[in-house]
Amino acid sequence: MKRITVLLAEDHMVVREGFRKMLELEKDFEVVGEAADGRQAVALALKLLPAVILMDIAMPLLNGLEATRQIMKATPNVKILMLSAHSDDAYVQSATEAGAVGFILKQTSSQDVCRAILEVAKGKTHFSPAITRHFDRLNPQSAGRPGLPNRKAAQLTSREMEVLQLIAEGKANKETAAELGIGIKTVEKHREHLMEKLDIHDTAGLTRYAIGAGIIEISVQLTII
Amino acid sequence: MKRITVLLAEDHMVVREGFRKMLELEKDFEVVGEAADGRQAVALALKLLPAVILMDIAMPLLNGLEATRQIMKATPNVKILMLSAHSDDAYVQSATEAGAVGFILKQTSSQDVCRAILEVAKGKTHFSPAITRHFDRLNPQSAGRPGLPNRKAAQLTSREMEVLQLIAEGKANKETAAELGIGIKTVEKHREHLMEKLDIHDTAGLTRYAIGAGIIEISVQLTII
DNA sequence: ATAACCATGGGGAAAATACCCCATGGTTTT
DNA sequence: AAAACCATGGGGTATTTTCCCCATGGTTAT
Repeated sequence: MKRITVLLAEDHMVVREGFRKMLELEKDFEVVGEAADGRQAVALALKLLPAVILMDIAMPLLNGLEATRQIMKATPNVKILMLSAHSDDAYVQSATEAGAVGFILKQTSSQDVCRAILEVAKGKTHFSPAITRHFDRLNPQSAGRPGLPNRKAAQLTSREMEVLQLIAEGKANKETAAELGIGIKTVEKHREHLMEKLDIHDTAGLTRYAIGAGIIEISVQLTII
Repeated sequence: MKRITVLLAEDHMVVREGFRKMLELEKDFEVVGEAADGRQAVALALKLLPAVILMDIAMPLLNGLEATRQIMKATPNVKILMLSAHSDDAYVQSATEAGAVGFILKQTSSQDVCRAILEVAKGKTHFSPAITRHFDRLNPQSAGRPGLPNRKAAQLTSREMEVLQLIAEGKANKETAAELGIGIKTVEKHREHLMEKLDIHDTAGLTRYAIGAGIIEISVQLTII
């Protein structure tokens, strides 16, 4: 009996190591790789072809949702299990649309994480109880699968999303171009399209939009001295 | 030789379990308790009197900084090692003021986490290299010296705060100047000071900081498909 | 009271950005 | 097949931002 190959995509090393240790204590899993950002996740997914990818949503350079989209386009057989600190509606919806077959919260115990990985590896879907409960309440006719509240917003291309995330993370056009391996003028062009589509005309505005849309995450600062 | 008693305070169960497994692989540590929120952390700290508390900043009910304050007030002998995803100046400053003797980032490897716990248990301080590097840059005369970053960080004047808010709301210098009834050059000067104090060097970064610090709020927007 | 900060400004240079023009080859849709 | 979009680029310009120099008068702290 062969073990389930798993790729870990999560930007915090301690968390990643925790997952690795946890999975290696079980006989069913084999961690074949670790990615610290979305772009690494895409590259390693295509190179290693793991059975399951445990993918955090909030990651630098390329967020987990966009990484999922790109991976599913290239190798649709991989099962992607999203991991997030928050059960935000929009996240869950975007995740399923991007091709993820499961969504678990970081509040989940390691035992449940293992069970979730087993399930998605078998071709099933797995959503944290809190999530299915929430969506079943919103959309009872599709019990079992998360319902999709129909909201539509600006239709950005995959590349535009990618550029938007990098802009919102503070990358200048030059850095973004280097990161994506394209020319500065092309980045500028994507930026123009973003601004036109969103009717936002400055970098800070794009940043606010990206934060509001959940494309990047901001640490919430509770105490200001 | 007795082991170092550790209390884990971190709201994500998988992360907590990862830490526990990691620490239990070493001979030096004994995890005596786990807290899932700040209030639990305070209660367990007083009950268990651990040598070291590994405390996440972002926790429900009571954040790690406030929990640290309360614990230090009651039992000043415990060594609190803060853990955060971000090395925000204000966090580090607040943490040291609250009584924490160390601050590590979640990007840290588990090996380094162990080393940090050992150091603070011995009465030393420990800050992640990224943090000390940052504070050394702000405060060169203390470069190399171990210990607390002693620069007053992110102490913004009320005028600077005002300018920051307008910047974050998308106002250009010209508009900000008009809004405040002062000259553009003065706005630029405040902006310079903000950037120097926060070590952020672009408008989008200031915007992110303002959002993270709760200076402005972002309306949740539509899902991006 | 001397130092340190604070708010107010000017000048100027280098960089980055915003916004136009243009184009090519590929895919998708109608 | 034509239209529409997509990603990739070049050129140019006006504006803005970032970062350095400089200054003055007021408040606050040691």
